[in-house]
Amino acid sequence: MVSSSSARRPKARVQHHAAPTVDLSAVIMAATPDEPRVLTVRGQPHQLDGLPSGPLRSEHRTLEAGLRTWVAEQTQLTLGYVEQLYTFGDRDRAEADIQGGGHALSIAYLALVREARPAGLAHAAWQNWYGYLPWEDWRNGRPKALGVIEPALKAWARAGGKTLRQFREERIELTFGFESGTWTDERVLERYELLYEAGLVSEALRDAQKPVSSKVRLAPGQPMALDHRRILATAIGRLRGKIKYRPVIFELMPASFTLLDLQRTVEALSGVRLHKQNFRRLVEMQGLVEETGEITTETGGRPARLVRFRREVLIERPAPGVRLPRLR
Amino acid sequence: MVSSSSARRPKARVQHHAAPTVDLSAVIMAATPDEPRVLTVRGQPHQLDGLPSGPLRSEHRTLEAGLRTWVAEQTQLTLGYVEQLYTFGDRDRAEADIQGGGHALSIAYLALVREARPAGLAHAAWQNWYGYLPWEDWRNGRPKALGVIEPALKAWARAGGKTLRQFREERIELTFGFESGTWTDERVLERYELLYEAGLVSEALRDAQKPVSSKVRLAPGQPMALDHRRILATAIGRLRGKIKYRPVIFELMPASFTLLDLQRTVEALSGVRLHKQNFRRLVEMQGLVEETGEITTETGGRPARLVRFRREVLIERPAPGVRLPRLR
DNA sequence: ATATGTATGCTCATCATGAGTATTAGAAGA
DNA sequence: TCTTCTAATACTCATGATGAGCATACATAT
Repeated sequence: MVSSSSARRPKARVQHHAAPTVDLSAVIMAATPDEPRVLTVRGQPHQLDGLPSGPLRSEHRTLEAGLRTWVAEQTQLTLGYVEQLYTFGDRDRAEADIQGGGHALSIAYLALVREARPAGLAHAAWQNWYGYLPWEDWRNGRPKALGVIEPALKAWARAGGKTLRQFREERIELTFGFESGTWTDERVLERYELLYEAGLVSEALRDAQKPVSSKVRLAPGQPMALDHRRILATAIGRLRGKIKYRPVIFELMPASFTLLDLQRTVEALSGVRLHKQNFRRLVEMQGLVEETGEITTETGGRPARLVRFRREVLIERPAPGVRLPRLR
Repeated sequence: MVSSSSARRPKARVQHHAAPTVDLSAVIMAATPDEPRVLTVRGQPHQLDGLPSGPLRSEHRTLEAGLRTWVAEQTQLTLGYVEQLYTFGDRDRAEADIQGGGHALSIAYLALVREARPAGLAHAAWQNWYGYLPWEDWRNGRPKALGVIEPALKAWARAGGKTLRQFREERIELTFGFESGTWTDERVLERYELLYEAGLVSEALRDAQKPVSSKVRLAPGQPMALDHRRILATAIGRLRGKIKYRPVIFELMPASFTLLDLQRTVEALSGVRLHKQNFRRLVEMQGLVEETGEITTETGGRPARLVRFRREVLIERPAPGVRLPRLR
């Protein structure tokens, strides 16, 4: 468009033009009733886990096609549900080893699959999300990681001046809800970013090129390569939000399952416990599933019906959660 | 990550490496009670309107900062609310005149501003959205554009074989709701993409390098440069979705306004009419506004109270529209 | 004074949601 | 066989949120 008017821009003269590199990264998720998983590969840099990814190539017709190609090649997985997540490109994150200091763009995608053993590249494996973000799992009560996080964040807030302090405190309260006790499961990225800014995750110190201080000892959660933990946080937040208004969980479920399986899986993803009876009512009212006619006794107690997803709902439900009082 | 294992990829040998170009584009929106607007610039290519945009430069610390810099330079506007929308990069859309057929990436952002006269670059001006997407405005009844679209889409569906036909018909029904009469205001992008695939918008013919056929005569809505109409559709869909659970409308409103102003503005954006009393109840119940104490007689009928946005709600409302029956 | 065109107040039936209580059906152990 | 466990299912109930309207209050134009 207008960009050709470079005559007006003195700085443009520099012409470093360190062309940005563009990577496609995939957050591939799967889940069992008790564990949400993400597929990671172990790479050279510091032996940290990372996400499957590869550079965008001109052969790729579309970005998504390029991503699928990379994933198929690296893990032998054929992705079903895929959606674009976000494009990351901050210069000073991700310890980019770009020559001229150009941008290292990373276009991240979220993919949901029914778990299968990954092949292709040797070092790919499924990992529990919460190994990277332990404070996100409230299924068994308040995560212990918060025992470290809460005081550290509060100290960080106090370290600023009056205005800054109040600003930080509000932000901490909004994302972690220490005082009010309100935990909003979707704010995963906001929480991670806050921890990053407060220097409480090791990536922050790495990017700032500070020596590994004593703080790092306390840093909760396993770090990941580059800014992959941030990407993971983005993906989890997006997924947690989405299961509330779109039947995406079914992309993760086997062909048939019990209602408790379904509930446990949702709990694993959202990191909170749900009210059983009401969960079932919700699922049945919305017509999300139908009985297969079979029954399983493997649940421990009274045998449970097996159900399957009703594909029709994808066509049915018109507007999910409209909040506007429409006319007519 | 794994991408360094290029030994396994024979194709990589080609090394065309036609480095992708990366543009930052902005969909800058404003609104009055009767018209939703977008800021466009008129460019050389075929004299079509386009979005303000510029190439990512290595000086830009973050992508968003780069975008703000471009917009400030091109339009003299200082953006407030900004969020990343989507990254577009299909090779065959947007008549990219890239040398080696590399990707022309475009990282699109949505920005909301209170309308002000743009300056800087000469040709920037505010335009009514619906000039580009006339079928999206149902405020005064069924848009006339659908008179052309409905039969054309149905003919397109019939043109396929049995399976394809049914698939297309379902998709048409889901997005346009001709039979059921259910219009989902947020599906803006899906509708545009459907029209594109059906060859009913002129960009489709341009990208396919087909001569301007008779169909184009019928093509509803003014076209835009490159794939900017698609980006606009994405932005509108996102905004329509967002106003339902985040108080973003206030980014577009003046300091004080009447409840009817607010309602009309929301209607302008969402393209549908709302129930007045219930709209007010919703707004007041949620504590979104507070009275300024002033009254205006400029409304025509009974004088209206002037209200302003209550900034506190940004901190208050914890979870917007949670749909899961949480425990405790 | 009357007609018009909002702005605001209130009512009401219906539906969705949060929290429980009660009952039922297999499996494993006493 | 009789308990005891562990779930699966069935229902209840109070509260809130929503969709649709009716009625009344204030201005300006005729």
